[in-house]
Amino acid sequence: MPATRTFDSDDSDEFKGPAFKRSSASLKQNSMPTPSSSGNVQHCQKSTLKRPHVEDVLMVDTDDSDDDDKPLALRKKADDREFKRINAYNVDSDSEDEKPLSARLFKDAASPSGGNVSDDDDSDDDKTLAARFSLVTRNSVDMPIGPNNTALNGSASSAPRNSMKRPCDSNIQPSSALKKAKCTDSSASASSEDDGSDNVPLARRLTVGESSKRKPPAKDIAKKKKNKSSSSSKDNKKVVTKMKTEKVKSNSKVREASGGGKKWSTLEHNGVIFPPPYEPHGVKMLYNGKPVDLTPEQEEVATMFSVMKDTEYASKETFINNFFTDWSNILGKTHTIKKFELCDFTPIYEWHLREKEKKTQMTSEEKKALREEKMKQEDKFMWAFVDGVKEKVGNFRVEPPGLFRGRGEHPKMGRLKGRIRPSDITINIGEGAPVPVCPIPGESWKEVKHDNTVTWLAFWNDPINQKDFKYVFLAASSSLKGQSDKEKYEKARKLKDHIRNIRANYTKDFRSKDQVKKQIAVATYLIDKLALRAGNEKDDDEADTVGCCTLKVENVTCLPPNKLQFDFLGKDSIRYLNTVEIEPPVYKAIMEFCAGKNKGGHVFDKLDTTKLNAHLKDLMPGLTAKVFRTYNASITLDNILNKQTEDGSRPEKMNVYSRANKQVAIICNHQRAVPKSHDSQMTKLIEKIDELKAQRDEWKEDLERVKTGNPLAGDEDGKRKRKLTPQVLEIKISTIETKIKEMDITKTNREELKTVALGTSKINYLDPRITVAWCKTHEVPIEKIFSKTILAKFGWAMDVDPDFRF
DNA sequence: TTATCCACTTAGCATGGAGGGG
DNA sequence: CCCCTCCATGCTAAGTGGATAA
Repeated sequence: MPATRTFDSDDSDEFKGPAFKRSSASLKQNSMPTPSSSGNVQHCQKSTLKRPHVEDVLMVDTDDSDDDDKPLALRKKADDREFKRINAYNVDSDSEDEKPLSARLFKDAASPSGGNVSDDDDSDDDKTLAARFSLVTRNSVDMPIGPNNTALNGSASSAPRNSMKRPCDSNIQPSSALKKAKCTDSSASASSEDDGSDNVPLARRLTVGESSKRKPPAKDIAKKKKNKSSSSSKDNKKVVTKMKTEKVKSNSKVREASGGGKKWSTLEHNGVIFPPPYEPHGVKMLYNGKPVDLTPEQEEVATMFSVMKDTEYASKETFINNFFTDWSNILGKTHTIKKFELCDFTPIYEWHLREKEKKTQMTSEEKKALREEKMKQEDKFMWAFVDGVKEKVGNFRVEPPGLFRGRGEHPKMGRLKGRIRPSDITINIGEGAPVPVCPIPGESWKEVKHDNTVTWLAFWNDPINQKDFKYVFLAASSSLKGQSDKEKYEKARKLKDHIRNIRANYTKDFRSKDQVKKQIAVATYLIDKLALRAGNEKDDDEADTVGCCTLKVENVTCLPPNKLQFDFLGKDSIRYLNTVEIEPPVYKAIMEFCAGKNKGGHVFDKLDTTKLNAHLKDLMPGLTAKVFRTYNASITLDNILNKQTEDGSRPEKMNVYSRANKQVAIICNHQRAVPKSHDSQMTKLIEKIDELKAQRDEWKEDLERVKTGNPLAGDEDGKRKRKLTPQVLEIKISTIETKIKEMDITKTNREELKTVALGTSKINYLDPRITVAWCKTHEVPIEKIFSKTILAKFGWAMDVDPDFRF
């Protein structure tokens, strides 16, 4: 397959045409990129799938003293040049370009117009820019902490608490003891003292309460392999329970001593649930204009393709080629269908539309009944018992067959992802626990293991990439996950104590004679300042994306005197475009690294993630590249919340939170596609605002007239208005003004957030304790910030002390 | 060493149902 | 009350990074 062919809008037609003759209409091809001329073409294409974005950012450099905690990357709008370039990238879709709202947000400095809302801090930032280095410093210096002492607490904390306690509520018998332990502890205060590695009360608390597991940080050491046997006392739940309870107290110690990577003692679950078998619909597609017969298996794959008609994949050459290759295999050599161009999948597509319609036509009762039925069937798969505690299972449904939807320009997009059968699946379960019954009669599991050094309940090999695994894990709300989540944040907090040192260290090495050292220094600097990912090496059969260690010469442009422009596709083929001012020695080093290499060469040719991480580990135990992302994200949130929250209404406070959240999202480059309904939504909002303004003006005029004794102007239909007193009018006017203001804020926020994904950082990077503490201090109900599932996931963080600081 | 295996976290998108506005 | 957003949730791809094999 001609993977290299470029797609311009035309191509897409070419492909789709034949396949969907009848319904030409709907295909949307707009988003297809029109490549710009330069060498970046490929990038654009890729990125377009996902919608590129720009961010021009400016980074302020911090380095100076104090800022150790500061985030580094502040983004700013860049010069026009840059904008243009960007526009060129996305031609169609965004002509108007939204640019960086994101960027804008931060600093409006650059954007004259924009100023409306928010950003208080902008000013700071701006200056900074201007001033260049100082910003950071400033930030850190500025407001001292503030608010927290206010103590509060109360209400907020209690509510959430319960919800979280999963272990407590879980039924399973055990626990009263457990329960007690846990709940009790919870009252303890939190810790502000971080790390000490583990000594924290929190940690302790968790340990006790949560089921026993806690994985000792000390992994390694113990030669895992031994798993088998060990402690499985199992069997009788009661027994288990009892043991558990007893163990609890000493638990963590014991664990550490005894066995390194032990994750659980007893594990029970019911395995996985399979998607229903394929039900043929019998609708015949056309080949060369004539209906063709397909076996159910062949029809199934044809259907998979047909229903993707209105996605972008349907017009991608790679996708089509891969699909057709795999489908042809199923059709067999002798089948009439030989050429994709002669296939017309429309009848199947239309059948699919009808089915969809039927579904939406169902009454809510029918839907509900269906749902309940499903629930009933799935209920037993939803739960597992880990060390006697009932925990939710994450993905107990085996992935159904389908066509692979890789992101970006994935070389394997469109490949058939075949049906997974029991014989593909390995089950992991406590020794002595009943092995889940294979739900498909006559078949059996590939293997049943009893490995308590891992947390997965089952896995199979990914059919698209045999060497990859798909695991069934516990849900995020489980204590096993909660525990490791907490450890992740504790590690990031620990970095706080080392960061100054680390920065000093790499700064010194910018000029090292040792090239390896120098590259490590510069790479670390970028990871720290820009929150870049580590950048593991990738195979050719994956989308071509990069991270720090895999940056290519073509991804970095040196802009004298000391700015760098980064332009590359990162994880999920999301484009990272950012121009930053860096320290001169780094600038020099980068130029030097790039010298004499061709476009595709690695900037850091003497480096890979293993070496980098090995070095980091020397600076702080457990430190790896990704810790910097967590650290920078959380410290940024903590700083902004503490500096910028003022007394005010709840919505105002929440606004501070979301601005902070947004800044983190920008630092981490968490983007999303512009919601489909964005434009129409905006239009509506604007209309609404205009209406309100008109109303306000009318009232103002009325007020004037009433005051001066003039008669009111009549309504359109000639009726006279009821006469209002000036007081009433004034109230009305002020109410409507407020409303207008609110809507303006909504409008601005929505516009600025249309390409920013806030959820990712909230779920993965921001220490929930920061949020919880802030909510307690400022009397914002935690539910306003965390959804139900997130709340469940962060149960371990709910009882944090209001004075907690990251 | 480097390549591979393995385990687990992090990511954006589609969707469907709860809840808000007309 | 109904429609219609809009957001939470589910899904699964795509990263990171440790350990082991070659």
